[in-house]
Amino acid sequence: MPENKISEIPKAYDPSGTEDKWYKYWLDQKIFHSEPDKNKKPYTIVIPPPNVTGILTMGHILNNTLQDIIIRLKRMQGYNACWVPGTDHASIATEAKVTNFLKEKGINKTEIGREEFLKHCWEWTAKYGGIIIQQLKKLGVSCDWERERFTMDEHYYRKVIEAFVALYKEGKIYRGYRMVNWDPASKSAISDEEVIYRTVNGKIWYLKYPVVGENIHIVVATTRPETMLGDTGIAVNPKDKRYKNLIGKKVLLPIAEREIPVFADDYVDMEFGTGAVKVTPAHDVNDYAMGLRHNLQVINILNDDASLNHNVPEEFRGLDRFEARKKIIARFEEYGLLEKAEDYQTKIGYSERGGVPIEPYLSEQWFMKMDELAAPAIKVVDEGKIKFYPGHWVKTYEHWMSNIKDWCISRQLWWGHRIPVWYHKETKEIYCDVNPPEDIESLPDGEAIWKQDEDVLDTWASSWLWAYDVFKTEEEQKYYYPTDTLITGPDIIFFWVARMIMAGLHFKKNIPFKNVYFTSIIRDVQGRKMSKSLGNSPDPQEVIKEYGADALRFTVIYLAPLGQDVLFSTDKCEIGRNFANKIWNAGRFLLMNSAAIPLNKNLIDKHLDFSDEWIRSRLHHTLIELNKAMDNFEINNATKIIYAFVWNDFCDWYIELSKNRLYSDNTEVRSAVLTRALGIFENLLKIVHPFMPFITEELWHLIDERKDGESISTSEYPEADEKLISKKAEEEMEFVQNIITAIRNIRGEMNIPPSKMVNVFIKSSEVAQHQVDYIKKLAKVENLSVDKNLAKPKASASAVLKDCEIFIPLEGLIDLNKERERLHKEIARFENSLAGINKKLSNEKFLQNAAPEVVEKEKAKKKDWEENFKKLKEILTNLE
RNA sequence: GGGCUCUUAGCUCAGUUGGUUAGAGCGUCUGCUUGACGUGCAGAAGGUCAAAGGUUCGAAUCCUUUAGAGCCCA
Repeated sequence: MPENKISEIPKAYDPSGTEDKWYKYWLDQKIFHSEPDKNKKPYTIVIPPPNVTGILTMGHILNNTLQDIIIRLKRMQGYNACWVPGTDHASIATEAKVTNFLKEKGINKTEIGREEFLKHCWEWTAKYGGIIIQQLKKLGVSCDWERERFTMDEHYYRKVIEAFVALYKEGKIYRGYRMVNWDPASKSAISDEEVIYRTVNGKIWYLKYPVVGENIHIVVATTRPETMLGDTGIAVNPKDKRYKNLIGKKVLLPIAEREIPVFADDYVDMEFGTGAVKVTPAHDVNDYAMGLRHNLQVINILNDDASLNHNVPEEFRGLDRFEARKKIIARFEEYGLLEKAEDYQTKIGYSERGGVPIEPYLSEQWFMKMDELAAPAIKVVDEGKIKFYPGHWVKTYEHWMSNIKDWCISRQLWWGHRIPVWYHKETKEIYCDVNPPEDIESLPDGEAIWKQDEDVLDTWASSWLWAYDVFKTEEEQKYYYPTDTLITGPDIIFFWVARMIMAGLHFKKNIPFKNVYFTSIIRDVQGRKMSKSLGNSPDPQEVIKEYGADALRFTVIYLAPLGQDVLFSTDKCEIGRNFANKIWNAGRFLLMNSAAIPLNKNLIDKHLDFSDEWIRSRLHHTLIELNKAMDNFEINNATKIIYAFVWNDFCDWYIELSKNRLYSDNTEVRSAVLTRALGIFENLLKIVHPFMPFITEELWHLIDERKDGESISTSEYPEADEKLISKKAEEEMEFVQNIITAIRNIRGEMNIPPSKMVNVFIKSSEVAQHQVDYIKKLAKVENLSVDKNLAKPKASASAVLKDCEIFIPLEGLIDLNKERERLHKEIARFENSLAGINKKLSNEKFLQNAAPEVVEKEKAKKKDWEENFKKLKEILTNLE
């Protein structure tokens, strides 16, 4: 490396100068692009497509960083890595946004009609659709952008329609008049899974219904008094003595002035309320069932926006349901028919999208039969063909799958995949196919004789094909499918994961992915969910600007153990920033030296000592652990393994040790040591690269000459080699580390500043000269004497290690009381430990039952500790 | 009501199939212009592993119960 370049390396790493530069480079070199290649094994991930008009959240950061780590690792390990990105049209959410936008401009959706409205949707998509993708790129994700897909793309659209037609023809899709979950905000049906139940503090009202022909009332308790206008019966339990003689009689429904029957049904819970239940078949699932059993009239009192319709008295028509509630209560009070109102906690279903309470609503909808699709999907997870991480989600999955209900797939919306069904105007015949019927416009007046269904499909009924229809040709599907790993949030396990498994097995006769990793939820430091209204949701773009993408990536993963929530705050990114800076400075140190010391790859295995073997041993140890962690998707654990290797092993010890030889007189030694250190450092960069792609790419280019187009992203990942793990080197290193730490400990306790050198005596049989050199350097020792028959020098502080005693003469510096205190503490520690181990070893049953190697280990420990204990006591008694 | 998860240092978490002197990061305290890094270095303090009982020679780890926190489903 030329010297002028080194002076340019700043003391602190500045991500802003590198990130955009390398991202552009990667795109230019098409490093993320994958084509089928029979000579390479594929590794495939499909992105969980974010909403096309959404913006990047911390959840996306976590999710996409995880995917990127895995795909980058696999790419470096020689797989044909393919990560397919894309976005989802998000039917309800997008349509709501566009509708509101038009409304603000005074444009009414229904007035402009379907065609015109869809034009606005596409405009909206064009305008906001790229935002989240651009934001993702700032994170450094290595998606194959040439494969970017959208669920409304022509190809994908057609595939969704084909799937519908196929299922319809198999009889798995049917149309029915059912009670569905109605979202009055989007004026559409939604599926059971899109209803979120919340506990709400409300009221329960006790209403008096006069019995016809008698001077008494039946009191019913209800949380929804406004629905009484649609009541068509009163139900009581047949065993309920209170109401026995009222069964078969009629009550006069107040306000509506309608006579409705009192009947008996086992469904009624005698304990609840008054034991008498008002029955509204059109607006409650259970009431509907009772209505069918007892032949009750079904009176729908709601419009599609949940205002009251023409089936109620004039004064209530057009009122919103909650307005109507107030008015009904007022009227009951006025008539003296309100017995009481009590505070009441109740669970109310809200629309996941619209955010308003849903209404049970009778309407004609399309449904998908699920039982036959579910059965094989349960099996593949049960048999472990698809693995979940963490595994406990299997139970949730199986429970839901084995209680699965038919899926309401039609939505009363325009933005989405329009149901490919046409109804014949005259014959009422139903036609379902990918293309419209040929005689579609055969009437003489030009009006279509076939009318297409107005509804679109649930968004999930399109994204459930994502795992394979993102690949456009048979060939590609054969190569890339099944994909390898899906990384997504557990909140969409039913919506998406389960349904993709069903689709894959049904249409492709194969699982869609082998592993599913469920991410954690990002919360704030107080454990609250991130939300707009709380304002506790940091903008990832700002965080990246402040700390850098690498720092954000590393921090989020470092904080995210498998299966547990992440408590995040922006300032925690210091973890990642500091780590990046540490790596940067390690590189800076090596580069500064390379200005003065010539590198020579021929010397890479020359002038080796135990520290070299030790760091190599640590590297391969790290690789083995890292591979194990990654294989088990313990990605959080992987960051800790890497962190420890980089910071503790490489920086704190190896670099510090290397300084001795880097500043030695022997030029060949200097070259060998620096060349080797850079070699280890290059491996270190590769290990870190999937986690922190930018800084590692930058340093990788700085430490060596690279050819045009070369990237660390496509360099060879270091292979773990167990043979390079040296127990001997690790033991030797540990010995040296223990001595250094012991001396530092004494220095610290005795408040000896680093600037002050000390003399040290070691009572031991063997400390090699090169070890002595390291100890002197790292512990700031002036003279170090080693002698196995050493007598303790006067006024010295001491430490006892296995096979070794350390003395530091501190004439004039030592505070004997302080030293006594230190020794007492040490002695007490050993005393405690010895008491425990003696108890263990004097226990006959332990000696009999425990594994022999465990007993041996304990005995060895006891011997060491006893020796240390003895020496410490001696030192203490002779202290002067 | 059913299911799942969690409870270990002030905080956030590790702790493999039961056998350590129970670890890490952050925070705290002490010292430091150490020939990369104060976004740093060195050292230290801090825990009856939620509670009780059981199994075992031996439990943070396995079992039971209890208490608390969270999530999902009904």
